[in-house]
Amino acid sequence: MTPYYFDNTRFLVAVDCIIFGFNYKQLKLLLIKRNFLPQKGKWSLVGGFLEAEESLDQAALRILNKLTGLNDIYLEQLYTYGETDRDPGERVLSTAYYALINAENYHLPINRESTAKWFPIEKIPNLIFDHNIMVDKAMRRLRRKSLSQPIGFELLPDKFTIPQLQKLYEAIHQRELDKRNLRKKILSMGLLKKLDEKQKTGSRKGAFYYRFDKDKYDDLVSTGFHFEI
Amino acid sequence: MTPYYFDNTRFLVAVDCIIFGFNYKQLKLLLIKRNFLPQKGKWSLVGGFLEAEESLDQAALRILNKLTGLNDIYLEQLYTYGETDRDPGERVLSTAYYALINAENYHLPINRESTAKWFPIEKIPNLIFDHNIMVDKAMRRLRRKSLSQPIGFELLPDKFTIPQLQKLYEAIHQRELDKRNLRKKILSMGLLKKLDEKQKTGSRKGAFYYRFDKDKYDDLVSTGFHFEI
DNA sequence: TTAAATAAGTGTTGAAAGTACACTTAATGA
DNA sequence: TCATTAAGTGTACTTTCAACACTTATTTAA
Repeated sequence: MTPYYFDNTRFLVAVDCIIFGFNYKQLKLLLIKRNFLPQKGKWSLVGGFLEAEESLDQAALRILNKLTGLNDIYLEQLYTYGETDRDPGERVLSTAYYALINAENYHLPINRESTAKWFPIEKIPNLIFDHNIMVDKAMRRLRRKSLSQPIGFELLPDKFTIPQLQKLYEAIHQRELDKRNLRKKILSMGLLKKLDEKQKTGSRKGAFYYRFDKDKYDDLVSTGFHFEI
Repeated sequence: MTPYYFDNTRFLVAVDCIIFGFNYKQLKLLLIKRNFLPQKGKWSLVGGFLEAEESLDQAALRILNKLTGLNDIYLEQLYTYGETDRDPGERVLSTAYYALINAENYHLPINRESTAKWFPIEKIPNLIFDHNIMVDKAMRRLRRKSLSQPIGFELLPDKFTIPQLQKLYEAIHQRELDKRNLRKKILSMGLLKKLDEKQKTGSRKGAFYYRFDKDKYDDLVSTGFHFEI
């Protein structure tokens, strides 16, 4: 490796993950109780340091995988926090990612090295450093993006009902939606395949399951279609 | 400084700037001919290394100021590029920012240490590393954001005419707009103050100047208003 | 002085999308 | 078989969007 730039300062780089989950009622965040200094014992986002031979995306995946054991997680870079004093221990840059864990994996066996817990998004505790700011930004990004991209489905299992989808959007946007209007809009895009199967818990009548048709979505996008809810 | 994290790898961090300008006809990007290795002689975004005692935002401002002499530039972080091999010289992370230079400052005396040139956005040359990818992302961000935030005004001088504003939006979105519909929409928000003065070049009749009312905008935003064009 | 040229400026109409709203249906279990 | 529960459905009104062509103010050249 040719040392073109050798006299420039080098920095510690962390990756922190805002992990969203959904239990069919509330939108939640997975936080851990920090078991090392500084600020040991406080709640924090899941994070870790970038290592020499991995990209930022790989680091975020590694960190998520270590905590949850999952590999196919929706993950998107959010922002990089570069204030000089954001970590009181030492200067550390942090690239934040947000992750969407689908509801099937909500009750996953969490890695036991750290104490992890799901918090409803309306009840996020005080977190270390600038982590509350990161959470706010992730929330806003999720709100905005859920309206113009089909990322909501990443929080639902493969098969889901329309009432579940509605609860999800209500949880993300924290307001009630009209079920007729939502159903009309989402079905009119033709991106949901109705299954023959009904969900039999939670109501007498039962609600039909649907599946998001990713292939059809990709087709439509390539012809200029724009998801909009 | 307490060395909590001293055995983690440290990284070079660059800041690269996608600088947009507008000459009342086309949207442009300011690029420089790189005068150092690697890839000396190729066109590149303006960039530099993050220094020990500055934040990422400060680094971006410093880099822009050095090139243009300007201080009050609209600047927004875009994305951080962290692939291990993105810089063939050595591993370098890069946080990209995009900047909007208002048309008054379009003909600024550019710093002479490097050769800088404005390129129309439809004619961006091959750039070093992943810089073309950064430009694409900045373009998409500018397109999206110009529709939901009043950032277009950052590319115009303090006083501007409606036809100029229209040309700007047409340049950003690369399609023609209906002047009656645009005028109706923008004026209906009540955010433009009409001045008594007319622009006398460019047409016989002359077009009235307007000014964006930032105070009014901030007021409206605090009452839930959402800019939309 | 008058006429030609130029870009600025203005309203309306029809189509589409958004929003508000209440009853019927399928299934279970008491 | 009746009561209960949540799922599922349609319509009318309002607002927004999109398409479209003529008039006006001013300059310059005949």
